[in-house]
Amino acid sequence: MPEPGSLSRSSSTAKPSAASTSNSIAVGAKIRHDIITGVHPPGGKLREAALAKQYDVSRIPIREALRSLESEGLVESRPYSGSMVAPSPIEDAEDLFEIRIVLESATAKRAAKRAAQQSNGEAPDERWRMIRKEINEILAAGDIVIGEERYEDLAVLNMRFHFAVAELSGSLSFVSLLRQISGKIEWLYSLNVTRRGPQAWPEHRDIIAAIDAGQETKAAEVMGQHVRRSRDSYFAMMADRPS
Amino acid sequence: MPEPGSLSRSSSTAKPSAASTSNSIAVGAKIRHDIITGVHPPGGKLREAALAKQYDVSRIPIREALRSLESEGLVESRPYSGSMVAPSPIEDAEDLFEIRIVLESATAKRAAKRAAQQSNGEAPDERWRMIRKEINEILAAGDIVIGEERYEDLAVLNMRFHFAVAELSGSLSFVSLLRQISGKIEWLYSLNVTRRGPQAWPEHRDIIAAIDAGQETKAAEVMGQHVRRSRDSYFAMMADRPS
DNA sequence: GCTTATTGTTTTGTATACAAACTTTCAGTA
DNA sequence: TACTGAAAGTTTGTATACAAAACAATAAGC
Repeated sequence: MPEPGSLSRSSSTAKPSAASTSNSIAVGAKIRHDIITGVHPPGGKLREAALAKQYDVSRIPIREALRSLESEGLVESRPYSGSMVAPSPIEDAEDLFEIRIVLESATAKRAAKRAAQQSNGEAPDERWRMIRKEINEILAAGDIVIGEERYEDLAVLNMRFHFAVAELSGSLSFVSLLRQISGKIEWLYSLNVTRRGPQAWPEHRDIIAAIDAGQETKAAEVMGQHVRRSRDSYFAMMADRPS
Repeated sequence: MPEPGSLSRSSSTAKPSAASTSNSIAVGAKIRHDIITGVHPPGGKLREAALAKQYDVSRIPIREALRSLESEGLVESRPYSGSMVAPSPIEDAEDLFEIRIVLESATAKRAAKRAAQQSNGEAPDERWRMIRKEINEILAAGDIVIGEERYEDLAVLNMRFHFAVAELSGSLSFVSLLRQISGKIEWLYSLNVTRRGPQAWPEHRDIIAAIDAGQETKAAEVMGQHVRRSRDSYFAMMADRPS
């Protein structure tokens, strides 16, 4: 018995979840991690009693975690029938990339718009400066992680970067919508991170440059290109490995 | 004491929720309805014990319902601190409309693309025909409802129409993403349905016409215009009533 | 042999009970 | 009077126990 819960470093993920219960959050993060890393295979049944024993909590936190994962699309449930791991995100890769293209182009555009407003001194937003600073740290951390080839951490940093851009947009709605699909995006990304990661990371600086310059259209375009390249890289990878 | 749960016809909503538990679904739908109709005012605290008594169930289904509503953005929670009704969607109206513009333009575009494939006889998709037929019924039902000025039902039909278009796109990811914000959209829509509803309904036929013709670009454009008009109508309404 | 009813088992759904954490209140002090 | 601090009270978080529904296996009937 592999004891799935015990082998996951709960600190490895940046916990983008906005759930509620203290323990449920931790358990949910563990199960999410174990789904993404394949400990719980796609289509596999998730019995509440078994999970409760594995993660050493009662069924209640397990249920809450499963509800949260269900809303992220990582788990599917039917009343009185139980939960199972969602089919591999490979199935809706095309859709997910298209959603990212339209959503994230919009966030980049809005972020650039706000940047322009900032430089006009219109609104000296402290929160904006904080997030903008955090992005620099994320980018620097990514450079290091790539040098050390710690790709699992790169996947997390990549997610954090895209969330940060969404936060720059100033729209909580966009952030929370992005969060809804972040589970599947990260799942998908982790399948190709060794190939795409090092190539993709420098592109993030181009996105930020356009945002900083306040060029709305260009920011949207660069972000769209970025996601499109991720998509193409993903499908190229799939073509190479038709496993 | 107004007994909030008892005055909601649970059959009035088409239950777009994909939650799980039998009773939790019903309770969640009731609470959602009571939030949208203002029984639970924005910012109001939602105590689990009180809700349990009001809706005559235990705290467990209440909790599950609150989690579901939280993921829809209708409720906000903090660990050990409780839940409250989210601030009125008025706050993020601009964002919600922008999200709808980019998302629903994409669904309309994809639906048109699939329609073109259908007419080429490429894939005789039975499910497509079923949804397409359902749309005709929705449109007809809307005409009747407008004639009778039953605007609450129109809000539901409007939501069903936009969901149906998303389903025509063939992408479950788009549908579930739309579902995530459907609560707030419906909430927002219900504030302006008497004004916008009758005006907006005929536009739906233009959208479907473009989709049926397989004109991707036009379908996206018409859908975008449709949502933009809703947005403008909404803000015009807000300007008239600065309550 | 195949379909269908029936019962037994398993699993989820819900209620109750208890533990943990936050909030508020109220002294006490500077 | 304003502020710090602790303790009571309230509310959420979790565990256990029981009820209801789905699933599976078996047997009866055609």
